[in-house]
Amino acid sequence: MKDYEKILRKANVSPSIQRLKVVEFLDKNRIHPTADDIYQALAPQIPTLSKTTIYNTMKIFVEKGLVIELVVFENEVRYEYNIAPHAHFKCIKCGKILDVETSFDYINNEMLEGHKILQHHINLKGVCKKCLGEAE
Amino acid sequence: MKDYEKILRKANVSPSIQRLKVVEFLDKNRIHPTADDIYQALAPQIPTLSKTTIYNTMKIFVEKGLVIELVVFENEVRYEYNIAPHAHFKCIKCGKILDVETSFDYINNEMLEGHKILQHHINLKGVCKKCLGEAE
DNA sequence: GACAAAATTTGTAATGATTACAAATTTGTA
DNA sequence: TACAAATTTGTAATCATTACAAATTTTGTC
Repeated sequence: MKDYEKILRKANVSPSIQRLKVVEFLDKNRIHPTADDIYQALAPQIPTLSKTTIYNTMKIFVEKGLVIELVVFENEVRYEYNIAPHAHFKCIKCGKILDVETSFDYINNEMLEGHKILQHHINLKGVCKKCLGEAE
Repeated sequence: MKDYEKILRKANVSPSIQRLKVVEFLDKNRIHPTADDIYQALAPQIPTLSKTTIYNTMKIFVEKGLVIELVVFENEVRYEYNIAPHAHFKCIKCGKILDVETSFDYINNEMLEGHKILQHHINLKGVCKKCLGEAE
């Protein structure tokens, strides 16, 4: 059995009961859960559990690099007129989203065999040329 | 000057004043706007404009293929324990998200030169093998 | 051009994820 | 044990989006 306390301590996260249960759940259930999924799963084990605790915990886990946030498709929708396939680069400084041409070679992947791909999105995040220049 | 009415009719969208203004705005302002951005931009020109109309309009535009929805990063957050870089495939039937190995060759792109990439996300959307089988 | 039916727009209220915040509890340590 | 700091909890607030019914506009027909 894994020592989740050691894992948390190594990541510089104090191991509360709630946090231990969350990291154990994440490790044993690779289901890309939402915060609510985690809450629903753990509430029976921790009767006093608050959903805010899940949000707090996940925020810390992300900060400490224990988990990464997944991008999903249905939210904070933006629109664009450009129909041609391309990737998007979002600058975390100025917030601008730049269009980027891409090759889509990655699609030839044996893990995708049998699945029917209707859409693909490539999202890059970082600091754009302009903001890098201004930061100096 | 472009004939936006013709563009809408060709897409099988009745050209109301609001829809004409929206498509013109999208064509002339390639800024990846949110619904609210569009609303804020057009409200001065159309004093009675309602935000619901923007949402209605964008829904139709997406359905008719005039625009595509952009994926952005900060919403409907999900978490996963797997830190290794990989793509995600979401099945629109069963809702499951599958991890997919990818090559990241697309990153070698001259348009990205000078930008600092901190994160990248690849999202595929479609129908998974299992759901394809059950649909038969 | 007038008119009725159909489509569209509007405004308000509801929903659902997430965050803010202050009070209560727990933990770490002297 | 005792106290300060960290964590958890619960409630209220926020924000994007949707639901829905009433008002308005558009369309097709005469």
